Amino acid sequence: MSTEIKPPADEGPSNFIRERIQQDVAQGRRDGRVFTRFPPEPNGYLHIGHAKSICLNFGMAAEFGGRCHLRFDDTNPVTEDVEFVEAIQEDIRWLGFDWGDHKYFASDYFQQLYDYAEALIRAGKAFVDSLTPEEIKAYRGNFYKKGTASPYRERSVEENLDLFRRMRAGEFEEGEHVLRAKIDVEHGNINMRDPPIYRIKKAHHHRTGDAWCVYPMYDYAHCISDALERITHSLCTLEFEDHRPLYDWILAQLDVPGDPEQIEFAKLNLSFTVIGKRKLKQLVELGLVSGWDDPRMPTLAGMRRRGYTPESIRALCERVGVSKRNGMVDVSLLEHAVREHLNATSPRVMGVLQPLKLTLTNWPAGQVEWLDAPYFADDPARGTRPVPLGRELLIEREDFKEQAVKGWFRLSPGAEVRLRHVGIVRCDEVVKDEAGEVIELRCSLDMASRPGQPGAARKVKGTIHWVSAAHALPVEARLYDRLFNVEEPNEAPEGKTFLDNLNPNSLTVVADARVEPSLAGAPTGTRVQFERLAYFCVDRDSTEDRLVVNRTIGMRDSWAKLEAKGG
RNA sequence: UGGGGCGUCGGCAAGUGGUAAGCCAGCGGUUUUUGGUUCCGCCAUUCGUAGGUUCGAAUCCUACCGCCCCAACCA
Repeated sequence: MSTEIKPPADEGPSNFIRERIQQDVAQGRRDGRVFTRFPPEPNGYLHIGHAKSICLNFGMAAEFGGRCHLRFDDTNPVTEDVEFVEAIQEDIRWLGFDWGDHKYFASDYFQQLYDYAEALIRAGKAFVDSLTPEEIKAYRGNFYKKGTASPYRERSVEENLDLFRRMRAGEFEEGEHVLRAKIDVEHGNINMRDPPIYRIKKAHHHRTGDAWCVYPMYDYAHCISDALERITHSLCTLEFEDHRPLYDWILAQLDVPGDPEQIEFAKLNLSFTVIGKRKLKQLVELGLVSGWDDPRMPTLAGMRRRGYTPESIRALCERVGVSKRNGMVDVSLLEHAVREHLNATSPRVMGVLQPLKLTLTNWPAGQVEWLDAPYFADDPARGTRPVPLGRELLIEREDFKEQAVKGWFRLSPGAEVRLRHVGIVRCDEVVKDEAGEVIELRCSLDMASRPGQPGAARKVKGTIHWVSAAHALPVEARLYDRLFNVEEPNEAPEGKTFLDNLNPNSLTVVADARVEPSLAGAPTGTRVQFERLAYFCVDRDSTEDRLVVNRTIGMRDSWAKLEAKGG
C-alpha cells in the first residue's frame, strides 16, 4: 500500500494558506485534521467576495479530506434576519458546495458562551463596566494616546458575577453595563484595551427569540465557536489581522475543546464593481437596482439571475489566487471565465435585437422549410433544433450598411453575405420609407450555396443571423452593462460617493426583440447564445406568451474594436 | 507620536540563495458557415529604492520610500 498521497492536479496555483495547512498535516498537528468554516452573518446576501472565501474554505477542507462547517455568525439580533439565512444557504449550494450535517449558528452556543464568560469573570479576566459608551470610548484612548483603566476595572469577582447575572436577567437597560475582558488598557493594539465582549440588547433574535438580552460580541463569540467546533484553520480577511491577538488571548484563558488558528488573506476586489454588504444594501434600499438579485449586482443571486455559472465563478476564484496583497482584480478576468464556460455549454440559437426586414425574392411566398440546425456547429452530435425558413426574414439592423466601409464583411447594396444555415444571399435592392429610412432589403438566395449543395463551400466574408418574420417569438431582452463606469467606484471626489459613479446606461431594455421559435417555453434559467450577439439567460419574469431574457455577457467583438480604432 | 500588514509585467500571481511560471488584458498572425471559438507568436535583462553579505540575491541583512487596515456596546 502506497503511503504517497498525490494531490489532485487541478488545485490551482500554490498559496501560503495551502502551504501552511500542508505543513500542519505533514507534522501531524491536531491529528492531521483540517476543519474549516464559512461564517457569514445573516444580514445580507452573499456576493462575489464571499465566493472567494467559500471556495477557499470548502476547497481546503475537501483537498485535505477534512470538512467545512457553515456557521451563521448571528450575534447581533438587530441586523440579522431569517430571509438571509435561507438565501445564503441557497447561494452556497448553487455555487456547488455542501456542508453536509455541519450547519451551525453562533446562537447555538449562547449558553456555553455565557458560561465561559462567567468562567472568565471567576478567573478575574473579565469585569462588568458601568461606564457609558462615550466614557468607554474616551477611556480607551486612541492611536496617539494610551488608554486608562475604567474605575470599575477592579470590581470583585462576586460583584462582577452578580452584575453579569443581573444583566442576563434583564435588570438593566441597554448601555448601562457591558462585560469587558481585562487585558491591558495600554496595549498598542486597541483591540486589546479591555474590549467589550458582552452587551445588553433587548432585541428579538431570529432564532433564540427573547431568551436572551445579553449578546456576545464577535471577537468573543467567534474564537470560542471555532474551538467548540474543533475548527483547525479559521480563515478570514486581512482586516481581522489585528484581532488575532485577542482571538488567541480569549482561547488561552478558557478550557475549550479545540485549538484553532486564525489565518488572514486578502479579500477580493473587482474593478468596476462595488463589493461590500453595506454598499450593496444601500443600492437595494435606495431602489437603484431592483433588489439583491438584480442581474447587475455582484451578489451570487444577481449573478445567477444574470446567467453566470457557478463553474465560472469558481474558476475566477481559482485564478485570482490567495495572498495577502490587497489589490484589484480586473473584471475582464471574470468575464473571461464566464465566456469560457458559456462557450462550451450554451446551445446556439438565433435572435434579432433590432429587426430589419429582408425578403428572399426568389423564395416562393408561403413556402416554409424547417431547417435542421445544430445547437453547436462544431459538434452537430450535440443535437439540433428545427428552424423555419420563409420568404420574409428579419435580420439585425446593424448588419446592413448603405455605404460599405473598408473591412465591412456584412450586407450592403450589391454585397453578398451568408445567412447562417441557409446559404449566400445578395442584396439587390434597398427599400426606404418616405423619411428615407431603410425598411426592407430585397435579396436573392443562391440556391446552389445551400448546405449540401455543390456551391455550399463557396466563401463569402460574412455570415449573419436571422429569424423568420412569420415564426419569430417576441422577447424582451434586457441588456446589462457594468453598474459603474469607473474602475474603482469607491474613489469618489470630495462631496461625492460611489453612487455618483453609477453607470446610467447599465440597463437597456429591448422590448421587441425576436427569437427563433425553438426557444418557446424555455424554463427560467435556460442559457443560450444568440449567435454573434451575446449569451442570454431566461429570466423569471417570463410569462407564457412572452419571454424575458437577460444578457449575461456579449461576445467578444473584434469588429467593434476595429471600428473604434478607425475612429 | 501607537499597533498590524503589504510592495514581482497594465491587472492578478508563482517563486523560499542558483540566474523571473501561469492567467487576464494588449498586440500580430492562423483556422472558421458565429468579425465567436481554436491555434500560434510577441509582451519584466528585472523583482518599491539605496546600500551591504555572497562565486551567485526577487529570495539574506540594513536603511529609506510607498500603499492598506485599526480608535462600533458591528462583523
